Amino acid sequence: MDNIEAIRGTKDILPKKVIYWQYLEKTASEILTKAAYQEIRTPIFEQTPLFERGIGEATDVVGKEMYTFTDRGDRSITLRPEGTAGVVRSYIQNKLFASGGVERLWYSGAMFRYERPQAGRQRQFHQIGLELLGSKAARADVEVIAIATDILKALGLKNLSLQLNSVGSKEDRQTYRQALLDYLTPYKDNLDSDSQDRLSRNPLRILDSKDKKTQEIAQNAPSILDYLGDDSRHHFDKVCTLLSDLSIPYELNPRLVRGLDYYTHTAFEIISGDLGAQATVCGGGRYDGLVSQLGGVETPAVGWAIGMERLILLLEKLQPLSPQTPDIYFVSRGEKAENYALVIAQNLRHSGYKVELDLSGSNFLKQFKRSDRSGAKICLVLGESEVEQGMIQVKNLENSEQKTVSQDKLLEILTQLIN
RNA sequence: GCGAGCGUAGCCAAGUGGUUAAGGCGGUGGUUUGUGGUACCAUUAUUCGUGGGUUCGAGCCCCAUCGUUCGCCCCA
Repeated sequence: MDNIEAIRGTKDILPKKVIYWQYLEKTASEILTKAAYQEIRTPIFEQTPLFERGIGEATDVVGKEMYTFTDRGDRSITLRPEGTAGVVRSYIQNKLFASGGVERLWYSGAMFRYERPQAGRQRQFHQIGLELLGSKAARADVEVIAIATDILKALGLKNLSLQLNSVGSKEDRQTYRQALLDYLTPYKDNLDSDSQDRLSRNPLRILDSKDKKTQEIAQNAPSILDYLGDDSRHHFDKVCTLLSDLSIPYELNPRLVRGLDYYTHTAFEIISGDLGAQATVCGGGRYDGLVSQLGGVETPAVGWAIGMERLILLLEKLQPLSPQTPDIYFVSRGEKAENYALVIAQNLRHSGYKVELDLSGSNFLKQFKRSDRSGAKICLVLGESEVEQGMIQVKNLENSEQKTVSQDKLLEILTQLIN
């Protein structure tokens, strides 16, 4: 009989790795909180049309990557492939706009996409994301980008680059799309086959094709930045200026195209030079049309998401984090002593110590070996004789000093030894 | 969904058709039955991801399947 294993593209995050996750979550939530963002938790599954309408039916994410199933009530349900649609749905449903001003929200959690797993890409993966709803100011775009760079900096990451583009308004994109088609169509036969398909479906994507020939052709293609209307142009210029004011370096990348339909104007990615092909660590942008598209009142918004697995790959290369060790390792032998040790351990925990109780029942030698391996500073020893005399032995594992003390004095002695 | 590589113990691995599957780390037991970190000894895979096939004989060759890695696609 074969053992049951985790589903393809999913991973257990074992205790050794969890430390990195906790570190990342703590760092991010502190920075988000400082910027007045509040955490929101939305369901992991939603009605399928939310994503179809929100992300766009023509996108790959919706077209071929969603975990969609019919539930027992015959409803079409989808495991969320990204976080924004759910947050926006919640924003509309709970009338969060009623508070008048802007709404600053962040989330973290599992997302699901049916893709071929590879380094930095799983079927169940995790994102930390942020959404700023209700402001169309360029300052909002920059605030959001600055928070992302702050988080990455606080984590100590290097070799990152912020790629910046504007995909303009819907109208801008229409005119640009036509201009691009006019340019590319004569070269149609020289494009790679994927790009030929995209000519009709999504010509903007051709720009970041990895095919050599296509790249050469795309080299001289018109740039979207030349097709921005006055408002879009002005907005984008301001974003650039403000980023410079904050000394946040960026690279203009007119070929940066985001794969989800809801993006407008500012689009950005933060990519790492230390990952493989899946190098985008953070991606986001403005999505002014999404709230109304999902049935809310016209609300401008910006946001991003960070791929946590990818970040953790980078963190692991930086500094190794070691797991928590107990302050005290508790050795006991003999039934009375064992039972009483449980009581003392509980009291010590209530007093704030991290206590690991040896439950093996094996001889002292083995228990001491384990105490050494546990990484604890102090070893407590309780045996038959100590129980009878109301005493306990306190051993300092760092210098091997050991003394027998009265159980009433234990806390006192421990405060002297620890810290 | 497509292309390529890989899959031997908890981990790192040697082994490329011929009797019993190197070694290291780790684990467990002991030397040391109330005292750790060292040392020494012993032990730790009836079996090479799984299922078929070729062969007198397969971890090694072939096919399928699953998993994994890299690339494409796509995205965080």
